[in-house]
Order: sequence, then structure tokens, then C-alpha cells
Amino acid sequence: MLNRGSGVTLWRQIEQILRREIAGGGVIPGGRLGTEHELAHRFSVNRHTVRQAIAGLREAGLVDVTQGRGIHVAESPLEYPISRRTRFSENLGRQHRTPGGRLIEAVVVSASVIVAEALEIAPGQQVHKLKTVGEADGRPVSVVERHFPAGRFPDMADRYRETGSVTAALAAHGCTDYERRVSRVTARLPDAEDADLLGLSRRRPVLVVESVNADRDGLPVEHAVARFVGDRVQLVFEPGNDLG
Amino acid sequence: MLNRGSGVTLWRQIEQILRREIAGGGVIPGGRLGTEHELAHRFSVNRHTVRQAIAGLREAGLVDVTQGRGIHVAESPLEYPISRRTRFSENLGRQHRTPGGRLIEAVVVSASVIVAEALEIAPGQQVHKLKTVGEADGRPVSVVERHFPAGRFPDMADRYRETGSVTAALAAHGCTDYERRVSRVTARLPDAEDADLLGLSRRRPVLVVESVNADRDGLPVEHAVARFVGDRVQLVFEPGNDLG
DNA sequence: ACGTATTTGTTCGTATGTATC
DNA sequence: GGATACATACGAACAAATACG
Repeated sequence: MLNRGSGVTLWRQIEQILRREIAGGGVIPGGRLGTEHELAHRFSVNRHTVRQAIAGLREAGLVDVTQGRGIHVAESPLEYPISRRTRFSENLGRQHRTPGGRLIEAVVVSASVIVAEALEIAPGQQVHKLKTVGEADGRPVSVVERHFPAGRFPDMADRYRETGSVTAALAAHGCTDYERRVSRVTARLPDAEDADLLGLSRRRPVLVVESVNADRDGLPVEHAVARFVGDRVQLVFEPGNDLG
Repeated sequence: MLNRGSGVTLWRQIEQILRREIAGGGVIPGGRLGTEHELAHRFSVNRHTVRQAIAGLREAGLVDVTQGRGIHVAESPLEYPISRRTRFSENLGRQHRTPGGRLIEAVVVSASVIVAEALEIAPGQQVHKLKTVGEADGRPVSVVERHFPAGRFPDMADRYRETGSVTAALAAHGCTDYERRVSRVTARLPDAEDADLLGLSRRRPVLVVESVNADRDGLPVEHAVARFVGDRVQLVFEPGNDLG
């Protein structure tokens, strides 16, 4: 398999072989490349030699190496463009990923201080709370919790259930256009429920995006808090997009 | 201290007292509120009663409760506005925080594939690599790793050392204006070095922002990867800002 | 919450080949 | 050829993170 004394070091030969296997699709993204021990056995070399080869792949961003987990072929992150016209659910279609979503919860509650402030209503007012899980390729990528003023959008939950779309449900209430005002981004570890919904270990971070959408008149329409799987999602902010 | 049988439950009284202490600045943000045990002793109540009071504070976002760490008064997150004209180092001045930074490393290396692509130069070309730690109120909040094409900015490292400012160093090379093209945001756990520089546990996530700055002619000037302390920083994207 | 197995990360030490002066 | 430095390769042991029951 390997060529000792050929003028090419063993680790570079191994790196090349693995590169070809990854490029050729021999191992699917997210799949295991095998443990260092296995690879060392396979190529009949020392573990250190394998490690040097892997270091090259890691440098090139072709694999993810995690202590205790193993060596995995890197997945191209889900790009999630965010601009004035971002619609959370309708965002993944462009990337040849099959989007999807399911409703977790739809209730009417009284607005917390934060929500009330964002929606510019009085605290304690009734708001619709919708919680959905967004999926790509059948795997969950986001948990979104939205709040809508119940006064202006009385049938929000029903309309959403009928159409499966926030945009459509808002349109059914006469709000045909809206755009994103601010996005606030933080990172933290998921709580038990989010970890469960996202199929995530509690040790792996989530990206938290808090946003407010407002209609043409500048009146807030929706307050949303989305949690994304941190290392599978890349939020892309492109100022230029906002102008279009 | 407390009023038993007054018609107000003990836990609500405790909650109110703690609220006032926090609001009045009796405990500084980030400081410990005391353990549940201590509080129970102080108010002469059962630990469960304290827990119920704390639950209210937690709900209101006034405290952070972490298993094994204790109860800490929530720090208002550092707001970090990001727009076309974002300058990493000059961003914190507005919030009454004393900004600062220190240079960790300044070397010339050959560009990796990723950097070369972002800067639109050939891979392997020489680039300046500057690594700095940004601080607010004496505490580190960000690690920024920047790359500049050495061909166009030959004295980048020296100019930066002289001025302590990227903007000034670029200006010294005749590049007086530039703006942010894209920002890509992910979250992950810090590696050992970042955790060390940020004074962070390796279990607490960092926000990773990759960005490209380009000059008036659209020519890329800088490729930067910034790591922020995830739960102390809030990135704020406001489309409206880009127009100003 | 806890232990156990798995897996990568790190650090010793040793031997060998290769390039340079 | 001799001396030196450096990268390559192997071996063993331990540390640290993760997954799983």
C-alpha cells in the first residue's frame, strides 16, 4: 500500500490517500474516517505517523477531530443568509437541502417584559407563542420561538397550522410585507429541551439569534428567538443584500 | 427581616429583597449572590424556599444560575454592533467601557487556501498575520486573527506596533477607507489557546466571526477571524446602520 | 450521578535518514 | 569523511474528553 524509501514520506502518502477517499466520496461528510488506531493498523505505521497525516487534513479543513469522538469528515456548514428579508423557514431551499419543519407548541400567553418591549405593547398583553423545529435533510438545525401580538393577529396559530408558513399566516391577517429590524447574536450551551429537540449534546454550543420583524409602517409584527446548532450552521450577514 | 403570615409568601419577599439588592448595585454584575445554602441561612428559611425566589430572578434574566458555579448576577452583555463600517478595536468606546488591546503575535506567513481565497491572491503568497486580544474594562472579550496581503501592505506589522490601530496602519499604506463585505458567524468551543487568552473555561462557547474588509475599489484588504466570549457578547446586526 | 470503555492529546525516549557546512 | 542539525518514524505511557450504560 505504501511506498517506503520512495522519497515521499509515509505521512504525506497517507494524507494523499485519505484526501482522495474524501474527495471521491468514499466517506460521506459527517462519517467517521476511522480511529487513529485503525488507520495505523491499516497502513502498518505508528499512530504518530497517522496523526501527522491527519494534521494536514485538519489544516485543510477536510476533517473534524475531536477528543473522545474520533475523526469525522467535515460537513460543509449550512449557510444561513440573514438580511432584511430573511424568512427563517424559507431560507434553506436554495442550497439543495430539503427543508422542513414541525410545530412543537402553539399557545397564547401574556407577554413577558422582553417580548412586550420588542413588540411595543404593554407587558401582560396576550401574545401567540409558536415554537417550531426547522430541519434540513431530515436533521434538526434550528428551534425557533416566535411571539405575535394576539390583538392584531388573533388567528395566528390556526392560520399557521393551515399553511405551515409564518409569512402566509401573517398575510392572512392583512400583513403582506415585513422586514427584519435587528438581529442579536449570542452563543451559549443549550438547555435540556433545546438539546433534545436539536438532537445535540448539552456540551455543544448553540447560536442564539434574537430578531424583530416589523411591517412597512415600522410596527413590530414578530419577535423571534432562534437557536441553531452552532457548528453546523453559519449565519451570513451581507450588507449588500439589504439593499436589494 | 421577613414577615411571616403577612399574606405575602416568603419566597416572594426574598425575591423582592434580592431584586432591590441587585438593582441598587449591592452586588456587582458578575459577582456572586451567595450559595443557596448561604441565602437559606441568611433568611432562616429552607433551601427550597430560596430556590423558588431564585427561579423568579432567573426568569427575569437578573441572575445566571449554573450548576457547580453558583448564582451570579447577570452581566449586561457587551453589545457589539456590526455593520459595513465596523472596526473591531474601535467598537467598544461608545458603551462606557474602557477598550484596550494587546498584540499577541505578528508574523509573515504564506497564505492558506482560505485566506488566499478571501483576499483574492494566490495561495502561498506572503501575508501578514496579526493576532490581538481585545479587552473591555480590563477583561478580555475577543481574540482577533487578521491577515493582510504583504505585497500591498509591506510594513503592516511595524505600522500597527507604532499606532496600535489597524485603521491607522492601513492608512499609512495609502488605504484610507474600507468597508466590511461579509460576516460569517458560527459558534464552537474554544481551543486551548483561545480559552487561555480569553480567560475562559473550555466548556463555554465562543462566537466566531469571519469577515472580509475591502477597499473602495472592492479589492479585499483584510481577512479577519474573531472569537468572542459567547455569553458575554451580543453581536448586533442592524440593516439600517449600513446605509449611514 | 457515576463508572467504564473508547478515542484523541501530550510527552517522554530512541533510532534512522537526509541535508548542510 | 566528519560533525551537526532537523525532520521522520516508532514505542510506551499517561492525560483528557467523549459516549454509553
